[in-house]
Amino acid sequence: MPSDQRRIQPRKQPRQVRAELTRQRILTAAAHVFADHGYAAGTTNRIAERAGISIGSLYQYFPNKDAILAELLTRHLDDGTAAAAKVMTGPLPGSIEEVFRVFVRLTVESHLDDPHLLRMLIEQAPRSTELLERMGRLKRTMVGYTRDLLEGHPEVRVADTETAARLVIATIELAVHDLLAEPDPIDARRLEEEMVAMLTRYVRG
Amino acid sequence: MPSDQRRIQPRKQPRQVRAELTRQRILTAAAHVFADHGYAAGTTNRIAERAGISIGSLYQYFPNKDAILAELLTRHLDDGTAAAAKVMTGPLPGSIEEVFRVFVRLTVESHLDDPHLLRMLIEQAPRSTELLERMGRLKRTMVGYTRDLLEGHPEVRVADTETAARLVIATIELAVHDLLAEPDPIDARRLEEEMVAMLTRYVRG
DNA sequence: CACAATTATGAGCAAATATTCAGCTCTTGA
DNA sequence: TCAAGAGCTGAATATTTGCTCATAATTGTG
Repeated sequence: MPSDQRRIQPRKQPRQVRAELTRQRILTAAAHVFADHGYAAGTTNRIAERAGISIGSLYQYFPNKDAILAELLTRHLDDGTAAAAKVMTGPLPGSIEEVFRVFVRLTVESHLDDPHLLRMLIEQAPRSTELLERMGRLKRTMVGYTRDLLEGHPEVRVADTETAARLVIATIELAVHDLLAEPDPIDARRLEEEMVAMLTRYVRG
Repeated sequence: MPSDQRRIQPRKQPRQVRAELTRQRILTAAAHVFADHGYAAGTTNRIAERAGISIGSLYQYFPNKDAILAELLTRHLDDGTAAAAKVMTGPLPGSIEEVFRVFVRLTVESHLDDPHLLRMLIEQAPRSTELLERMGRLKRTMVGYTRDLLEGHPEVRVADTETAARLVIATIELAVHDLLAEPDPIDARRLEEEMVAMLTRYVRG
């Protein structure tokens, strides 16, 4: 289990359609295998088997196991970033309640697919410094945006907007993660209601 | 990396003082190594090296690697359980604000030592069914206690006390974890203030 | 001091796992 | 149709790592 990456690039860039298809198969299989067995027990051979290809093919598109994980997390971060950008660029809903609702719903949606896998990805993110930094940046962006929002909004009564913003973002991200996860996941709609209520009452003072 | 535990008992029970000292050294070293490298990369050889003993000695006191993790988590759970029991048995503070403050402070205190290690322990807890169940039980106890508290308290205005209790417990546990962790940990006192404010305003409606 | 019990050592075994590569099959384009 | 290159295979290799055990050192005891 070498942690340093000798080979950075995969051997080949896919040029034919079937190659790209194989790449996708590998990623899909890896998502399932990691979700089912965890990262350590999710062996590359198992991934190849599940993808219905040989282990050799896997190593033609990914330089090593870590790279597969990195790509999965990158995809998720790309999705999250895109969705967040869309919201933050567009016009703000009038009330903070509605703003928080948008935030919470966004987070819930991005976790509904596979909370298990997502938790795994984030746990294993420290394996790549780059990904860690990207996650940190994304979080800081969200916190910054929230802080500005809190500062400029007439309904808001909290004094320390930086701390409040960090608390809000952490609460949304983590509680959604946890409460939607097995066992006994909470109903998503009810969670949204209560979470929005909590955050709104908090910042209104 | 055998996941089934052939040998359940360590080879020897410590009888001399130096033996007990070695045991402690191993646990301390393991805490550091796990925190630094993660569970998978925290090899038993690394632990032994850090403890300044030989790998053979390690296996005289712990039947396998998992047992070391289990002991570390058990210790933490014992502390947490004891502290929680003390609070829940004693007389309740009058206002929910004060109740929440006690909860938050308890959580903060139990995480100040080493948030990194703790996160790791909890992530890896699934390795032991017994520990998983124990953590689940502890959580359910906390939620149940909180739900009863919310139901019986005159200040409280939330309708669905079960959901509210789960949200409150998850928020405290997770946000404290996250916001006290590196990088850029929040000031513990300020976190306490804001968290208590948020929870109190929430349940007061 | 002698001798038994306890504790410590660390080279090396065994199993698991990541990764390679020589040779094969399939696609493409002229 | 048929090279040439793209893609695929999987047995073999290279590493990693949990763990054992024969042996040595240390400690307690009469």
